[in-house]
Amino acid sequence: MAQEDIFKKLIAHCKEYGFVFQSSEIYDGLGAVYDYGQNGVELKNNIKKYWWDSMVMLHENVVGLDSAIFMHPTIWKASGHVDAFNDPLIDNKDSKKRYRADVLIEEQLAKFEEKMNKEVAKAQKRFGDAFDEKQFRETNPRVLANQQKWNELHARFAKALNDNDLAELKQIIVDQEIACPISGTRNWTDVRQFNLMFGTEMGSTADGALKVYLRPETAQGIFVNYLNVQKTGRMKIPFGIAQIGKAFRNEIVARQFIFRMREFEQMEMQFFVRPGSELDWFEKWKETRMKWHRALGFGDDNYRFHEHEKLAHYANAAVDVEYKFPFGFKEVEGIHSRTDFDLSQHQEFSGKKIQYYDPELGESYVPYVVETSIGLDRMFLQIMSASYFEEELESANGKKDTRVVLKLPAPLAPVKLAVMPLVKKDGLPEKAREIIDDLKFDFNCQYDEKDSIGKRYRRQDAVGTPFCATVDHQSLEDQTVTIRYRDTMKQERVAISELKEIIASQVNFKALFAKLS
RNA sequence: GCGGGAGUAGCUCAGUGGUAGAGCAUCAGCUUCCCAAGCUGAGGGUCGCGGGUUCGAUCCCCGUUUCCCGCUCCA
Repeated sequence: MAQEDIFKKLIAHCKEYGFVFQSSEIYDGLGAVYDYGQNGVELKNNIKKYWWDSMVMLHENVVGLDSAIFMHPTIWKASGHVDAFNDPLIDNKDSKKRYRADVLIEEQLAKFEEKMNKEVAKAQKRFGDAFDEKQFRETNPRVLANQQKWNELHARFAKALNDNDLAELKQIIVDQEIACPISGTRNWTDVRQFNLMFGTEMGSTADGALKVYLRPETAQGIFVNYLNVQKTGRMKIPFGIAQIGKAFRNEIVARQFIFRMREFEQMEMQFFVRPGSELDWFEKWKETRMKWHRALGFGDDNYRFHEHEKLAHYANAAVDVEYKFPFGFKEVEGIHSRTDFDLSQHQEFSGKKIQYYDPELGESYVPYVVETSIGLDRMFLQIMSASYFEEELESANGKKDTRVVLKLPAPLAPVKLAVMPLVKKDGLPEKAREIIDDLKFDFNCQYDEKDSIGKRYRRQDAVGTPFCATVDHQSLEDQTVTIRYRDTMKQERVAISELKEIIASQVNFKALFAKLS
């Protein structure tokens, strides 16, 4: 089957079995926003637990944090998000290319400068050593003409930018007869503002309100709490702060199901280190994180590192962990060496000293940061993609059959155990309930008595339940049940009293964590 | 944002200018079965939404919204 078809089936499966629903579906939906259903929320919580415990429980120098979504607006100025996430964009209707309007105008300004410089260069050649550039620039009519154009355009451009006047920006592009470099035409759309940050107002009165943003990343909540955690937790460098939380980006194009959403959840850990040691830690965390992914057992070859060639303004090293999705290798996690950019920026913008006194060195410094940042929703999709199988089966009488099975790692499965009476009479349902009542404090259990036993097994396969226990007449006599395994479909008869231990040995995270060290 | 495709029952999809059907699923009853498809019955849709053409629109036209694909964008 084509990979794309599998992806489509996976999306349908997510809906049909209560993993993922589109937001506000009965109102036609809301673009690129999704809700997690009764099984999805369980899986998601289990993924969080796997990540959180592997960070906070297994590393004594990593602690947790849960910072608010709303933060002081200046934080986003300090982080660079206000500038970098705020672009006036314009499209050329013929070439279908999109440009930043401000960049187009700046290029036009550069053209005038170029013309002036050419005149200067020509004159310099002609006059040689006697050439007085300052005088030339002040007197040459061609240079003066261009300089005046430059001045006029620059003044107009600066005013438009300051006033955030998009119509004026468009008018400038029209007036300057700026053409698309690809199509060569001047057939432009209007200039539109694309701000990747969602904004709202805090405070009840309009004039006294503070413009606040929904955070576009969770990292800043960690940076601005660096001092609080370091001091109250008596943390010594190197140490890390982990956080799971929602982030929001008003994506221009948000697609591929839950791969790129407007509201999404991140699991981030910022690790603070001594300057100069950041690249060693970067390598160490690369390795640690890759192990974490591979421990799930979806095939080592399905993961790879993708080194960033173009680094963001804050980073001196960056790598993605990519997984082979049905639509190709895609980023699941990013590991970045963020230098001291963020803490220094906050130090500058807040006016508070954000430093660490290193007793070994006997000096204070702004720590460097190595970040691991994983998209929880992407991780969810990755696990669903990797777990979804359509198996061809042949039964004893030669009948062909297919089953859809989610081979989720047992610790992550939404339901751990389904208990079902073989038939719904003769006291079998009561016995099944009895077993659940005993085990429900340990595992998420489900009871099912509807339809044939085979059908019930398949229903559990579809949501990834690793174990089914079936109560039959023999159970009443000798206190045993048949346990049926999801992946192999094998069955064996075990004592009811053994169930707890059999399941516990498979569904706890210990086996996974053992692969991490 | 541009271009293309799609939207009919929970799911997969038929269908017709005269107000809708199948299979599966769901529910109830029968059957009592260890790998989905045995029998009987029931519920469920203002055919994405809005407007237009028409005596009449699920069907034709326009707009809009959502999803998919390509481009674009992407800390």
